[in-house]
Amino acid sequence: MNSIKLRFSGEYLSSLDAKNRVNIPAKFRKVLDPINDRTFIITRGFDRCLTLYPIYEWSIVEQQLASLSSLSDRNRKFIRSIVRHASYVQYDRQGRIVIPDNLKAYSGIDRDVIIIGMITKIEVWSPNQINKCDSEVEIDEFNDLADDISF
Amino acid sequence: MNSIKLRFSGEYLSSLDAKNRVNIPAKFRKVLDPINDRTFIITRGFDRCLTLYPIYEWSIVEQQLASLSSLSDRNRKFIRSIVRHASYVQYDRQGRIVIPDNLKAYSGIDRDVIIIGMITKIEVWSPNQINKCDSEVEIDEFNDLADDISF
DNA sequence: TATAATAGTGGGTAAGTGTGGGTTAAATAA
DNA sequence: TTATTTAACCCACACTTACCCACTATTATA
Repeated sequence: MNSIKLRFSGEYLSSLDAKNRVNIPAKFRKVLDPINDRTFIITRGFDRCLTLYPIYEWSIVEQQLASLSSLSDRNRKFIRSIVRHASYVQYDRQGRIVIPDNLKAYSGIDRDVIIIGMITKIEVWSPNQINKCDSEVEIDEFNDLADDISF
Repeated sequence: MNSIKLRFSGEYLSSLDAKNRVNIPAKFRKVLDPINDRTFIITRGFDRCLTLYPIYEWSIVEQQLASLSSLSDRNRKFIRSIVRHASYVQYDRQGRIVIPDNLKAYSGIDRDVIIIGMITKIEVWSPNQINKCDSEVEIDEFNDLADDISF
């Protein structure tokens, strides 16, 4: 059985409930390799959003971080800034995870969220923040990138 | 039997039904490699249409996108702008896929559609949009392309 | 042209998904 | 220890989606 591996993609509207839970879209759950045991690392995104890494993907990130020399001041700060805010979350039998308070605050999420599949990881946005981020995009900005990729 | 691989070509008129389903023309289904498991990625076209990639074709695009470093602000935005609007669709036993609401809106599709084979992928247009696009084509526009392609 | 086979369309049903909330277990503090 | 709070787990309902059956239309074949 050599089937093609599916990844995270697409966009979903959802919202936190009274217990700060969000639903992980079923399509994402289906694509998630069982090796991850329904578990993600949730952490600050590089943008003002939250990023969910399947734990296997996170192990690769950790490996790369570990390869950076701790002699460099910049490296230490970089590593710290990432790992500090990372925590494990496992989704329940209904497919929901709990968003930790500090990350909720960081991302500016109130109730509504936009969930975006980003191939190997998942992003969770507040609608306000992603609109702000979108509006910064210049139309021609990607031309040279697009030239490198064969669509 | 090692014959030459057939690709998508030709044009078909069709329409969405009450459940937003469209029929994938039988000729396209026959040409689709079984490795794709009856599955496409449906996403925004570069024009105001929808593009269907067989998942194998799309996996190549994804691989290239995944190779871009997420540390770059521009890369992240680029990846996001693409995969955000992409989702998996598998056609049912009658050969139909469901068009997601957001993509239906983007393409301006109401009921009638025009389906066009584009060699490795498939485009789905609203009749209005494709007429508009056609009328913008200048006759001489393709002259310099002739240098690149040997007919 | 008649007949069979394939393709396309409509719609009903059952399974899957998302959401709210309740109950139990665990952790923390008095 | 006991009281109080917090978090994990599970149940139940409403809704959506995928799947299947049946009918019609079209194409191919004799």
